[in-house]
Amino acid sequence: MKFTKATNYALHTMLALIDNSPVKPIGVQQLAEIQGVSPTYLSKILTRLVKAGMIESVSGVNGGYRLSRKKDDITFLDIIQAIEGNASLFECNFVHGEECLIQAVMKEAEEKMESHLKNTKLTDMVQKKT
Amino acid sequence: MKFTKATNYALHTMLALIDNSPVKPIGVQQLAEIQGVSPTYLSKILTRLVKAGMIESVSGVNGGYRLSRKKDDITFLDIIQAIEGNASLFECNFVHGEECLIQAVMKEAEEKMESHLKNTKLTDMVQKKT
DNA sequence: TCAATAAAAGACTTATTGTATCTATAATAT
DNA sequence: ATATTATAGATACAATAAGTCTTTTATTGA
Ligand code: SF4
Ligand code: SF4
Repeated sequence: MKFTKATNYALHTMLALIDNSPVKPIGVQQLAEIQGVSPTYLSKILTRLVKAGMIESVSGVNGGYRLSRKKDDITFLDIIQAIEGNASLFECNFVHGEECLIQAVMKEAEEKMESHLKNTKLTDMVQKKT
Repeated sequence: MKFTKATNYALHTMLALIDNSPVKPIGVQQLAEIQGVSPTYLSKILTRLVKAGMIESVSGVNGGYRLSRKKDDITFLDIIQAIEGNASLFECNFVHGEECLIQAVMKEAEEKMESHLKNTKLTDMVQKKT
């Protein structure tokens, strides 16, 4: 059980976008080069972030990507879920009634993780850097 | 990102074993039937639990599986890691120095989840049931 | 001792998902 | 108009998950 590489790329790209001007977009070309990944592949990942509403794209010459929301609104969880989806970590096939204990424990555990990811914003990192 | 079905089977099997007598083992046949999974496949999963030291197997007539440790020592995390391995949820390819912040956040999040799974024992569930 | 029983191990198949490329299309600045 | 850049879709390949089948090894009961 691991996060996919796509999530890795997404996180790093978002970090790069936060450092960048909120006005002038960066092209996928450049973003891909930094991470050593193919532009077309990264493009797909970025499209998902666009659909999740956290970045916006500009077509045509001098186009590219830039943040859409306020930086501080973007949490780790947002990014991860945009890529990984929001299916539950543990799901059983035969649901044995409402208060299944196995499920309860697993879901609680997942929520612990998610709550940490939700409370950490990308800007927290940038601030620490400076 | 999801836990595999194997983990699901392992959890349910362990729960069944806890309910059972600690002396007389249950055969994989029976355990598989309960969960609607093929005995050979479940057998593989159980072998991993044996190697992790939390159950023991008895060959031959009237053989099967039973708990090896004291019930109360077995945590959810033990079972999950026996099946899923203990690789980190997030790993980056190019390690940029010791105090990488992305990694730090992700690892902390994972630890939050694991700590919950480590502090919950399977017996907690049985007790609640009664 | 011997046959029945049951787990362990390994080779193998199939399905699903992750990772990536290529091509064609739509939008935009100059 | 043309060069530039994102978007969408088809496709290819690899890795992992999920499961089957067969053989081997260990144990018990008759
Ligand atoms: S016991 Fe809980 S986790 Fe297991 S199958 Fe039933 S509802 Fe699902
Ligand atoms: S910034 Fe951190 S997570 Fe990203 S590649 Fe460097 S070490 Fe890894």
